[in-house]
Amino acid sequence: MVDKDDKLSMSHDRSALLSKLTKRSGLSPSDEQALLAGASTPRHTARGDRLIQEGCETTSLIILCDGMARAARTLADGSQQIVAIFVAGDTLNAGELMFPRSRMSISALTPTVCLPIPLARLDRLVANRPAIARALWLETAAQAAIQQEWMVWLGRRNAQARLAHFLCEVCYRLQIGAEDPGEAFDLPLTQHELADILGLSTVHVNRVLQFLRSQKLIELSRNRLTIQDKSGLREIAEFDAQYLRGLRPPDAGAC
Amino acid sequence: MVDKDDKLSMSHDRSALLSKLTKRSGLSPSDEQALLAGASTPRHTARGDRLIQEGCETTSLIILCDGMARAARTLADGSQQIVAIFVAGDTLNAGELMFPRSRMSISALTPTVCLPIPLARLDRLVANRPAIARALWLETAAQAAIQQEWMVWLGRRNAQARLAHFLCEVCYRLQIGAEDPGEAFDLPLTQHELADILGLSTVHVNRVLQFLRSQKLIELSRNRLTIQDKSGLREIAEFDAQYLRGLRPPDAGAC
DNA sequence: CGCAACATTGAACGGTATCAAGTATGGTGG
DNA sequence: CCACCATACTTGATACCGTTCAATGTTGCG
Repeated sequence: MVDKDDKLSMSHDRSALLSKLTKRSGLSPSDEQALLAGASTPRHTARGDRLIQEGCETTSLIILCDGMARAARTLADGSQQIVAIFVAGDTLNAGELMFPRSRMSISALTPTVCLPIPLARLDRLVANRPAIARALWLETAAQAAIQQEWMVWLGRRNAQARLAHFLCEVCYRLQIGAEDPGEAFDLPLTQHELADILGLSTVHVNRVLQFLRSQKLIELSRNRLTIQDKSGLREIAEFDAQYLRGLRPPDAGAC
Repeated sequence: MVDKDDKLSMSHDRSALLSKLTKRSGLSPSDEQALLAGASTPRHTARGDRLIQEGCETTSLIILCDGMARAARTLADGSQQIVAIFVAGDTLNAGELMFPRSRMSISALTPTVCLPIPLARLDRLVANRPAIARALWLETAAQAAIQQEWMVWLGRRNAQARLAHFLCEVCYRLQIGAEDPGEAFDLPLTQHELADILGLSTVHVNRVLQFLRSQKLIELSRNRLTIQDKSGLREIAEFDAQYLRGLRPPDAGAC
């Protein structure tokens, strides 16, 4: 029962699964091992698969080891608002752990690899290892910081600024973990999904995209985004990456 | 220097300051005492006073023991978006603690009593007392849950639904801590501030308020809000209080 | 090939912003 | 106690940003 017929040939080597999360939150190798030891079998999904279902009971912490995902809330009239985008290394539901059932649906935007850690084991880890508790708190806080930024542009900025800001943010977050600092990357979102993120109609997203293209700020086709003029894009977005970096290390003498 | 001319006559009795927070997060008396012991002198402010300044270094956790406060982000054009409302018992910056400097300004909506806990001492508490770490994480998660709800109505609902939902939320949160379950309470917000919360113009807030009044759903004058038809209001708000209650208790066997 | 999802375009409508008054309301100093 | 002022609230007219509806083009895939 070590590695049966998993999709990733190296999937029986679980040691690399948490590298991105570990790096970001400054977990020690020992804590990383403990997390891995508590985890269940990694799960591989295709694009579109449900990772977490709205209203379902929360049974595990789920770490997104590879791929991208989106969290959405659905309204009575059928429209939906995407409230978060996750990239490799993010936890999908650190904040949700505090609630008995999930308040949003999370689905895969690409093929993904997820690592679930059952609550019972996680609770023990959290109680015994302050660094893990802190890492989960940090994930929740990072999530909240991003959400605040989204609230600002949802409430106060026009369609161009919203789209530009979102593109800047995703670009930045994807480049944190990646080695390749190129200006082109995969953006596995349809215009319809972009609309659900930005609180706009699909039609208007299309027009705004064309405006950004006409200004030679971006290129986007076939889910491949190239940022041609990063500073120009950041200007109309009023993008300031402060909220994505600069997390405070724990006080040295505390432990 | 025990209680000089403090506004609250019982201010030298610090033991009650944390009661609301404690109750919500299920802290033990021992943890509560430890928190109190780590705290500095309580601070009393008037309406309008800055509690936290955007861009300032984060030096303390600040607990709002009494009163209400708002957190706002200001944009280049001078407009602002209020991203959070705090009521008695909330922590103002649990999530911000992870960042070296604050990303938002928080100011008092009423006279308030705040209890600051310097970071150095807090770090020690967090490292040694899992329940306190957990409580701060929970506060961050609760904040994030509320923000997600705000994102949904900012992105996808019209002005009436936004206002209605916000009123439902505030009403609910204020009644959690209060004994008096009446339908009338103080809402220390000007229409301008409401507009900054809802992402609307002041003028439009006024019109929507009048619409809600004309439907006999609410009464609002002189910062005093009465909800005349709670179920009617909740209906147009699509309000579901799930996200405000039902926080998961820590696993019993974990400690 | 043919279907389904996605992208693009145009025209008309509507919700909300903006501008510009005017009207309470409350606080202050004389 | 009143005159005055600042702030908050109210109201109407007009403009614009984004939505909606409808149609057409494009891409990918079984």
